[in-house]
Amino acid sequence: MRLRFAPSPTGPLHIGGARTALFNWLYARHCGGVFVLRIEDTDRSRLVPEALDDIVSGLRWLGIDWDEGPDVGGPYGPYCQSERADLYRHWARWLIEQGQAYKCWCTSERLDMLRHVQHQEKGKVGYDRHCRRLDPTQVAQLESSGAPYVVRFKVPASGGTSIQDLIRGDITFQHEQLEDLVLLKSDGFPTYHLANVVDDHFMEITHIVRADEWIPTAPLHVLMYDAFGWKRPVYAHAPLILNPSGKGKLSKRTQAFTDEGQEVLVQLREFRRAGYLPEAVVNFLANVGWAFGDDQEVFTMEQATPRFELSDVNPAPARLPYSKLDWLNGVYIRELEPSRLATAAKPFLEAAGLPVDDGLLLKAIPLVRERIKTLREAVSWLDFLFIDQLAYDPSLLVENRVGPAGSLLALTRVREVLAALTDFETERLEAALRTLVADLGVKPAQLFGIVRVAVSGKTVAPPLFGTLGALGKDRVLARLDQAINLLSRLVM
RNA sequence: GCCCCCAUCGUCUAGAGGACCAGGACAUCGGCCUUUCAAGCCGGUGACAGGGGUUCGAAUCCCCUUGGGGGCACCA
Repeated sequence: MRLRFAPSPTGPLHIGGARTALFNWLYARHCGGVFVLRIEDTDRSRLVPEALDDIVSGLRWLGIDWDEGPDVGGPYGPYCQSERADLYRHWARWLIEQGQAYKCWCTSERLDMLRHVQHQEKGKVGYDRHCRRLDPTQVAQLESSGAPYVVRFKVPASGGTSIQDLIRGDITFQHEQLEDLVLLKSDGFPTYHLANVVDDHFMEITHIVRADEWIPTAPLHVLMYDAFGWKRPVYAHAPLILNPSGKGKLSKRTQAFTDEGQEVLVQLREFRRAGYLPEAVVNFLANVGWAFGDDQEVFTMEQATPRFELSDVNPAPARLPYSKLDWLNGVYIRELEPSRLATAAKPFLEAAGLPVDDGLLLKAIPLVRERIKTLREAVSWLDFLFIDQLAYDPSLLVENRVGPAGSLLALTRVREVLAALTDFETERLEAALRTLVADLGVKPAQLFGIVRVAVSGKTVAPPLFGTLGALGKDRVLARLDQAINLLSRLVM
């Protein structure tokens, strides 16, 4: 078994592309087969130089590796189509010699006009096969004129073709509905159709797993294999990923946020930047269109590999359950060792402009590990640790029931109690403050709330005693002083 | 317009004729726990698009309707 993922480097890797790559990879590994990365860069006008790197690094990030590809080589190379141009030209010529393809001199103006007329007449649209009917003299004349031409495939006039699809069963098409598609463009480069078939044949690809949108051209591809006398591959057209609204395939910013408030991410790198872990993203993707079984939602790719069958893939198009990704990412974050989580979160804190202290971060990470769903969220939970001068609304220091004066008194007492402590260890801090709660006759939540604001500048923050311990005596006392200062001004 | 694909809770899915008055997960809503927020635990609401067949029996098979999606480029 040999499978391939064949992206076109026209932009950053789309999440749908990543899912297609994953299904290919999963099945290749399941079979103990070979997984190939091939770059379909035959469209020179849409080529984006940075795209290849984005695709390669994106797949690597997800944990998808390939046995053959542009960067690792292999016995069936080269793996970039732009380097195989001669091959396509050769086989296009061969098809013409066999009478299975023909040169077409129709201009794009004529084609546009044709489409326009067909559209108005509400009839069948498509090339009218004008050049297929040219007689030898006309062909000779046009050839000697040096006018640019394309090569088109001759679709059999009648009959039908079925393609074998592991996900949907056989799909049959009538030849009258098919078009004489372009094989070779006038710039001498092949179209997807030609390059794809030629490469898949010579790279001995046995299973083609690609998106649903390719179904309409699949019979044409199969007909080409037949024309070449090559063995047809087996297809598996994976379901499309839809926009959160369910309208149209997932595309850039039809909608910036889902109804539940998650950001609509489209490119794989956006998921990475948003602070999702690769294990979570890949697990998430595997759950769309496929199910692990046994009601199990959380699993590694190693666990999924023996169970993955293309015939089990659900053919229905789906939207991405972004809220489930948040949950799943939280699951993986909670499973991460504190040191590894600290390492993963650090770039996000630094990107927010915070001067990160590794020791302090490591102390604080266990406090937020079960509170964050993405690495990026670590920023809003921990920023106060790395800032010297806290800026917050002083009125937050006033506990409603306790009142301004009471709150000020409480803070003063807290300062005294903590200043007397030599050991700033979590249990000690808690014991000391709970004793103070009893002495002051307030509720724990009331006192702790005031201290929380004084120390973090926030009403929602990591657990208080651990935070005090992480911050250390000097910084805690300094913040209490600042709070007392602010509050006394407020009281007066 | 033509061709093709698809159709189970809000969402992702399990279900391949009887084990289904349809299971799980996320989300949501209650409750417990609790120093805030989470996490965790317990519980609730919630779906076979509609209509015809086939069959003793249909979410599962067939047909039609409806709805959604894809394609109809010298793009992939």
